[in-house]
Amino acid sequence: MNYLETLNPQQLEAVKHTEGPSMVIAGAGSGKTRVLTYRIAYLIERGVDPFNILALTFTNKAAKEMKGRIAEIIGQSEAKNISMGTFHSVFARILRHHSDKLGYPSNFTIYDTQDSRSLLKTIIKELKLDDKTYKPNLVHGRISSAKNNLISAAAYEANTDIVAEDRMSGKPRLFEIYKAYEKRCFKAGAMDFDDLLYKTNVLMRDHADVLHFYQHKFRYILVDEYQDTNYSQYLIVKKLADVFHNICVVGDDAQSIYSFRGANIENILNFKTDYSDCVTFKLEQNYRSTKTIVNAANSIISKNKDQIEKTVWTSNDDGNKIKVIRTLTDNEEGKVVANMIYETKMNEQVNHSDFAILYRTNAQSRSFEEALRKLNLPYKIYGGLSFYQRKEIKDLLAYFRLTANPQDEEALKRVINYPKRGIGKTSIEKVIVAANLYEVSLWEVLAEPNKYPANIPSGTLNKMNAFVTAIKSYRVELEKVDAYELAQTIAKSSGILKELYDDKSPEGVSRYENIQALLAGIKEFSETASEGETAFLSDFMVDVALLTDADDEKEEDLDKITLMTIHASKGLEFPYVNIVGLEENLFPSQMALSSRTELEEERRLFYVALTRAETKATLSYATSRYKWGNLITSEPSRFIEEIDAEFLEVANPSRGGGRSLNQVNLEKKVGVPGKKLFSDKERKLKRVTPSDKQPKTGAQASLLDLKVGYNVKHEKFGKGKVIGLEGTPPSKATVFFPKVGNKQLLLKFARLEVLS
DNA sequence: CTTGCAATGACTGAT
DNA sequence: TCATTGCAAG
Repeated sequence: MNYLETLNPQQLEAVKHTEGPSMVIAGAGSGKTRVLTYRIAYLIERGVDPFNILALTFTNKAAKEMKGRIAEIIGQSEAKNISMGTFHSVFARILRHHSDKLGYPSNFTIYDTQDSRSLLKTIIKELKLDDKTYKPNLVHGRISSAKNNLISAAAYEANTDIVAEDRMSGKPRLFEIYKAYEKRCFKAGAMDFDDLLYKTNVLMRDHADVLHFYQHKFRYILVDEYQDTNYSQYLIVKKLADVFHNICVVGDDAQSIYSFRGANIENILNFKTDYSDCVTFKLEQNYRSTKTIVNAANSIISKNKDQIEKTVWTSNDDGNKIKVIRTLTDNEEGKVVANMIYETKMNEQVNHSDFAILYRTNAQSRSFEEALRKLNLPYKIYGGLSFYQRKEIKDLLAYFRLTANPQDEEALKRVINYPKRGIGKTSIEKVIVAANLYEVSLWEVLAEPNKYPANIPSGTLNKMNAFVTAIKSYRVELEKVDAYELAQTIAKSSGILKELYDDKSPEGVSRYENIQALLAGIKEFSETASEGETAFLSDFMVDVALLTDADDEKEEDLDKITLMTIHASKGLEFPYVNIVGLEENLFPSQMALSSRTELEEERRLFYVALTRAETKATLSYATSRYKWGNLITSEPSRFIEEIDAEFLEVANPSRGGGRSLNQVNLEKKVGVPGKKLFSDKERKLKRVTPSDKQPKTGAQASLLDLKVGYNVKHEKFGKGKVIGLEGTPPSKATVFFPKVGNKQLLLKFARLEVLS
């Protein structure tokens, strides 16, 4: 029991209060995970059967880590019986178990966001709607939030408020899209991410026996990051806890950052109303960060209106002030941050893994990647395009999906003509039309062309038949050979392997390697099967849609700088944190400026970012940045001003006055900012006026025979000497002006006067 | 049906 | 900038 001695009094109370509802309000860095872990260990030590515990975490990684720690205390064999994971993965498993009750096959496919959007796209097209009015992303968001509020397509249509709202926004036929989408997913034996929660609710609503079973199985329920649960998740938990009331939710309203996914901050604010006998514990001591960071974060979050009252404090050292860095462009920001990491690492002898670069949007990673690569600093990126979302991986997985569940429409459309077998768009459209007509899946139309004629020329029909035969032959193997063997058979005989092998471009080689990596992963999976059992490909496919990069961390990634979005950084901590791109319209995001609640969420996001830091936080912004290829100017984020000035140290590497040696060095490495900015300007101008007009005649004509060494005069920079020229006739000149130094000028704009 | 090129529009965030 | 889409030609 000595692990309990490491807890502070509040933590200990939260751990020991095992019976009845409780809520733990855990400030950032207050040892929340520890409480959860020890609480579970404590339960088990007190005789609770691990089978009776349900622990819901925010990421699979968090679940895995927690399970590992619990295993250290109570032993592996006990720990593995706890039901622990994300809402999605835990309930996907339960849904597979009872899928027949919902009319789904047990190996139903899980559609990821891409699949959902692609299906919506085809539906919008089929309904002959304009995809500019009905943007797939927007439509998806609308459907998603309906599902997260447990509104079925039928209920959606019947809800006059919603329909009126859609009509007002010029999308009166949204309900039709939702209806078609719902139907198509069902026909394809597919659930999207939201369905995993929605259908769980349906299952428990319509099948009292199932509900009863899980209510009694999960006698003790723990929910992490409760502030980020949505209504659908909330209701699942509420139903399951309805018999024993042994529910413990842990969260921090100040860290609620997922409202776009339907998360409802009310869930945590209203917990007390739902359970009147609820006991609340507040963890307010921060063990992670310096006083400066904790207090700066507090000064930020106090600007928000709605919050549960609490005071996060720490007994750690004051630490350094938070540095604020201004740069001129996003590229310079990358260089400055990379340089700073390099120097800190050298001066303080720390690891690469002690650093994180956190940004608001995935698109910002580029400039940091480039700068880090130049300095030979190893880094890893989370999010963005994950391994499982890469095209080649999705292609091969689509074959696997189709093998496990041939009704899977998105998988079928993806690979029926990849590699090319002469089954084109028009043929596929005919199949879809027929499938809609006969109300069957695409696969059925393909597999039984006589029963469901689709008016397809016999040549194409033969090709389709060959495809069907191939898939069927894989299906025969499905429960005969192990996952790896079948995966290899499919990779080879489908022609994917050859297609990629033949592509000798660097990208092609890397795609081939990715496929090999996937196969290696499946091999590993096959080998985990216990004695006398076989791991089948369908078993592998079960959670593959729910996996993310963070879930399988590689050994060689251990000592690298982390680059990720702030959203992805939730729950993590790093000694040195760089929060970058602190600019208006970027962070806070432009989309969040319209309402108070959205702005408050951005502020919470900033709070999350800042509280990831243990010893040192650095903020940076650029005064101009590229967006879609052209330069836009930007203002520093309001969040910088919102931090009490006493915690900040404004370092300004591009203007003189009180700068340190380090900063001067930095500036040298970075290059002359002025020059940089100017060439950026040129690029912008080039874009704005694409038509290259001839320079004017008359006084300007002599510019055509400008030579290196000529003396010229500029209206602003004064006299100067040409030291370089580009183009014939010359269009661009580098001129040395004694007053301002070297300048690159576009002749058609600079209006130079030639003196000699 | 496929190929190649020009035009277009996208950037919040993620299970 | 980059990836996807539409269109014309083979």
